[in-house]
Amino acid sequence: MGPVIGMTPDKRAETPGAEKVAGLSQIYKMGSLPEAGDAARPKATLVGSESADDELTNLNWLHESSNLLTNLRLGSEGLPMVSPLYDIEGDEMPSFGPACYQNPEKKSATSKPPYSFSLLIYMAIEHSPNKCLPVKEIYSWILDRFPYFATAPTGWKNSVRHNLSLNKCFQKVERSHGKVNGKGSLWCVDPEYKPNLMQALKKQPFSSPQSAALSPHYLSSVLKQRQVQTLQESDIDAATAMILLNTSIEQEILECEKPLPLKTSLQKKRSYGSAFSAPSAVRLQESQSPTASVDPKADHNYSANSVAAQRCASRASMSSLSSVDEVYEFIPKSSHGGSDGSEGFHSEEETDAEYEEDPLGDSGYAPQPHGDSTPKGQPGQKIPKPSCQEIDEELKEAAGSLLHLAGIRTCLGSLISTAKAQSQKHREK
DNA sequence: TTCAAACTAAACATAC
DNA sequence: TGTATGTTTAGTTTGA
Repeated sequence: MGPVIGMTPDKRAETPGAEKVAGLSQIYKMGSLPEAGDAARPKATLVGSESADDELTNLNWLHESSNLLTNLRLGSEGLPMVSPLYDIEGDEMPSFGPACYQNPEKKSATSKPPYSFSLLIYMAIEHSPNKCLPVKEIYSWILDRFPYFATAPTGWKNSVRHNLSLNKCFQKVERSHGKVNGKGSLWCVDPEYKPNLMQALKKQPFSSPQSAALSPHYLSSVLKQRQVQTLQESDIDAATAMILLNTSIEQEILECEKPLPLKTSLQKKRSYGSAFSAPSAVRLQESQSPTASVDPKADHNYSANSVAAQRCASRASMSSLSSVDEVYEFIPKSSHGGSDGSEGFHSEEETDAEYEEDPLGDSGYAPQPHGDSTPKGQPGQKIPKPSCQEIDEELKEAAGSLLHLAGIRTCLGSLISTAKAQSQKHREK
């Protein structure tokens, strides 16, 4: 067994525990997690006009769930807020992300990030709207997030390229012919390996305990609290409520927590491991869960177990397509060898077009004057407005997640109705 | 001590 | 021609 993937050994001892604690408390302070307060509320007697059924039909909970999701969403990317991806969207969480990493102890400028190059690349690519980046933009992202590399020997760029070439997780996308800025290719994350990357990322020192707070366990507890409140406001007896909870929420969410096979994808394409083949274990799980189609974005939904996230997110049909999936047809690298150079993904033009026709840099591709690659979440720096596409995608994701929650809630609602009816009959007897 | 993962350096080829 | 990019090989470091 090798070291923990993606963690540079020299940084393990530097995990800022205090920041973790701060981060955890920050999460609980975040915006609206009304459930915490709700759960503490004394059991409410049923208000006539607000039966559980009625509540199911009003959309207030959607708003609450939206807030919850907003908080659970990890920036636009859904990765652990402790990862650099988290602060992509803003600098409102100074305790997290690179800011956290760079922060009080001022370690980051002189210390290596606690992420392997694979994870850095992964995060950089995931950060991009189209989930594809040229190597130059990957450099920029890493530089923006980790100033350490600004002063580090240039060998790290070589390492990045080395990783891109050798790591199966990354797929090269040939640009369309005849376009400007045609130097180099775009690099994407192989959706097949995203769960593994996510798991590797989850193992990073900064991914805990915050990510735990965003895990399906945490989501489960939050949802459960919410449902407890609902049940408390109904006239269902406690025993029935418990049964309902156990049979609906718990089952629904805990199913999402089956762990990934430990074998990760961060094995090398060639010299990094001859025994490597496509992650059959992951495929097996996918095959066992027909709905668990690869959903790159959904991988992040709960920032925890990636397969779990996939499963959860797979139910959120609206969020089931990432921009990558929409634009590219993935061809496993093992099928390479085509002399036509059409390896990896097959672009359907949108990506290149968007890349090159995006002078504002909304796509994240537009070269930025140096220093240039504008760090969206860098403290003290202006945050560019998200593009319509970004907003649209985020809305889609949010909608998908809400649909998922709606499904749970609807299911619970019907269960409540059934239980109430039975309870009523029982009383009549 | 062994092994595998990750890192680093370097050489080389290719495209712009 | 110089630079950026991509591939490959080899060696080193590190932790389990």
